[in-house]
Amino acid sequence: MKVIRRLTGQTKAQMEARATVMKALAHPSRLFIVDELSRGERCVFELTEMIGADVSTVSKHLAVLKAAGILIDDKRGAQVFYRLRVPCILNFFGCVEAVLEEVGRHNVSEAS
Amino acid sequence: MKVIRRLTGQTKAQMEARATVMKALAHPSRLFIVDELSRGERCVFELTEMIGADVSTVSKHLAVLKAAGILIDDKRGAQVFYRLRVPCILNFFGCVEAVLEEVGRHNVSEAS
DNA sequence: TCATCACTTGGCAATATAGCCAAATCATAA
DNA sequence: TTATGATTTGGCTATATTGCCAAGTGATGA
Repeated sequence: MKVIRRLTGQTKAQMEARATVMKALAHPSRLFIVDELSRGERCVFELTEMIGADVSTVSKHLAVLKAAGILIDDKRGAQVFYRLRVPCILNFFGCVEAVLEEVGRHNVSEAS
Repeated sequence: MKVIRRLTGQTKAQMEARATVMKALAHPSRLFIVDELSRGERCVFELTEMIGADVSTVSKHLAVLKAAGILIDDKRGAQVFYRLRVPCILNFFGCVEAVLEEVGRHNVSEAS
């Protein structure tokens, strides 16, 4: 029998779960946070300074990443330090850069 | 001197470029498409059947993936076949699944 | 206890995304 | 040329996301 893959049931649930993680990573500030945390933990204030947005905005970005399972928070006194929960997240960017290089190559050669 | 990373200039542009790629992947149907195309090229109609949405909706998802540099389209007669431009996209999912497993483990053990 | 620092949460307006239908293209067959 | 099948595009509404300000919470120090 021929098996036809469909976006239903288990497949659908799996793709929705993956999309949650991808969505959490689909924002410049959040990508910056992940990149920065690859160098070690940082508190909210440090990240806020670097990003240059309101601290409430940064706090919400961190909450999104945490909800997706990408970050862990560690409250120490009045400060909250965040770090990567799953460091392999960084492997993403090698491929993302490869895509971007392809795009660049294409745009140059076609002068679109 | 101490170098402080900031989300400005080149860094900002880089993160925005990455976010474009991640955003393109941040949707269940588009993730399904990428997964399906890892098995070989497919035309719009085939994908539409599998996804079960309007063909115009699927066409727009494909346009998003193409614009991000993830897919290539190949017009043959009246049909358009899509395939992955950068197969390493698939490496993503190993890590995404690792995140999801962590999340699962956490939720079970904490019974949140 | 009160003030302050570090952060989170609520609320809101601006913007972006998703999905459907209808209409437009474009290739091919009659 | 006309009809048909495959796909894209325009337009519109519903929904989601973003980012700021203001207010709330919690720890620490005076």
